[in-house]
Amino acid sequence: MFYLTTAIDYTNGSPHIGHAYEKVLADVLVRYRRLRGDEAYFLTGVDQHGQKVQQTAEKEGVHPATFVKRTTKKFLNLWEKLDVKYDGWAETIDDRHKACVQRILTTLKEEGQLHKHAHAGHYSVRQEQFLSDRDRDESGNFGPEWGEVVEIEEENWYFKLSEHTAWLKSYLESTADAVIPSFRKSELLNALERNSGTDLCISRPKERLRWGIEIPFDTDFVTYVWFDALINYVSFAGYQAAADAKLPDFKALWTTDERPVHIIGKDILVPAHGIYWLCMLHAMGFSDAEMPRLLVHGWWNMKGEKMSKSLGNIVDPSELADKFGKEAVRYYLVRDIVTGKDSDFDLDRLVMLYNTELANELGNLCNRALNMSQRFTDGIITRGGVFSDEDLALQTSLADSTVAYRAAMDDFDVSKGLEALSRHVVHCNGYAERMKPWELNKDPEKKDRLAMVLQHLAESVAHCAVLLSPVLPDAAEKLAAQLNLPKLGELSLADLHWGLIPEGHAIGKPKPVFPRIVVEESV
RNA sequence: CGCGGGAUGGAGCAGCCAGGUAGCUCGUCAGGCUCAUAACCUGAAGGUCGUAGGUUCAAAUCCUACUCCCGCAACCA
Repeated sequence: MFYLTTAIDYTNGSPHIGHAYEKVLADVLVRYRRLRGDEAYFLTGVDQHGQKVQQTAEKEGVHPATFVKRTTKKFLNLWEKLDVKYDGWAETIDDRHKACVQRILTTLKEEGQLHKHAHAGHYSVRQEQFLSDRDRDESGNFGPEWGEVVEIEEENWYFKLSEHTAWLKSYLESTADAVIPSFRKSELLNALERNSGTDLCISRPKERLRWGIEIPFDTDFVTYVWFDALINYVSFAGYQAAADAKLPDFKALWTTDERPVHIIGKDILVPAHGIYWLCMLHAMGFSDAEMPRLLVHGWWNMKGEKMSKSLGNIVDPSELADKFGKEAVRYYLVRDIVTGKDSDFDLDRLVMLYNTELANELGNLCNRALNMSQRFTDGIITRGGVFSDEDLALQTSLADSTVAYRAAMDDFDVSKGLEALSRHVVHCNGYAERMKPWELNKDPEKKDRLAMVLQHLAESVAHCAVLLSPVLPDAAEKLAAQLNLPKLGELSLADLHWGLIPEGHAIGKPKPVFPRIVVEESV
């Protein structure tokens, strides 16, 4: 079982392009694993507790629960619009999640992992944390990034993080795929050096914060939002859940032969996921072999001027999908960034990549191939004679591209996978150019040769439709429909062999699958 | 000494971890084709891989130093 989660988004504002990227990436990877024939489970959701939500709700004069419901809806709507199909939906206000958090807290306390003591110092309201002298700027003050800073003294519950950091260090050093890509791991190890020795404050007194999960053994406190949120990965996977909870079977999801993958942004690797979460799991008794893999993605950087070059200033992923279509948005978000690295968001490139790789290359290949089949062979696909060197070269190109695609996708490198696919499409267009089926059609002697060429083109389109389906499920379906092969969507990678189109098959009518995006230049 | 990312033909990037003919897309120029979504194909021009050292038979790739650029107000992947 391939269990994939994303970070759960904080319901304090509207979803932006970064949220969309992470979820689309996760969706693509899960669809790919299903295409591979694997069982997969995809969990995503929202993080709804904490001080910032409470504050924003107060500002707007509504109850946090009402406020959170409203913002949660925006996320749900976006995932529907972008075709992000998850199996489990995590909301941290869910009673089943609360129960799980409280059970874990209770167990940790019984095992002596928690302790209570008083701490006095500077506290950042915005970041919901105590500050140390390290957080001061050059002039000795706390910078504006901390927002309002107040001096307080209060008792709180602490998780004995320091007792797990030695283990964490050795775990990270001995596990190659603990953090992907690898350069992020060294970052984490560096941070670990600096942070070791301190425990994690996991409670907030109710007089300061009510919007959270009550500490079960000390009801004047609620749980710190990160301690609450991180647990979603196990709580919604059915960890210690009641039989009637309608949650998955935890043992089936959280396996050691295929460790879970958490997709997160680079900003929440340190310390939340890389340190807190792994140490929490360790404290809960998870073995090294049960530790999740952290797939850390980069950021889309926004360059104000660039955004508005010629297309208007759209950054809202929902508006983006309305204007350019979800296909273009999904394709761009996984095509123009190397998993792990940052990229600059650029609308011109979104349009360019859609128009060249999808409309001009793949879409047009499908269109010209089917159109010629309709006109020259009455829409019937047959194999004529023996393969020429060119035919064999095309088959080799397809095989090579498929291998490269698989290797890249297995490595979570969607961009590289799509590039491999694109290479074959380009080969096909060149093949068509060299074989000139429109001329073969003029010579009745060459009927067999014509059939063979058209068969190779149609067959290629069928393969491409399957390989493209994790990224663009709708487009893949349209391609399959035009090929009149509705069962194409049920194939797995193992079924991909030469001859997807049966001898004598009648294809459908061609219609552009990727209409070009036309932009009026009005600079 | 705040954190991180980056510097590769006109633009945007890959390659760097596991050194060995510098690759992709767009753009430009010249040709070709006409089945197709003003799409497709072929060819060409264009790079001392930020700078300076070092290691090596060999460095874009490893090591050292330096220069410059980007993100870090709010929101936040």
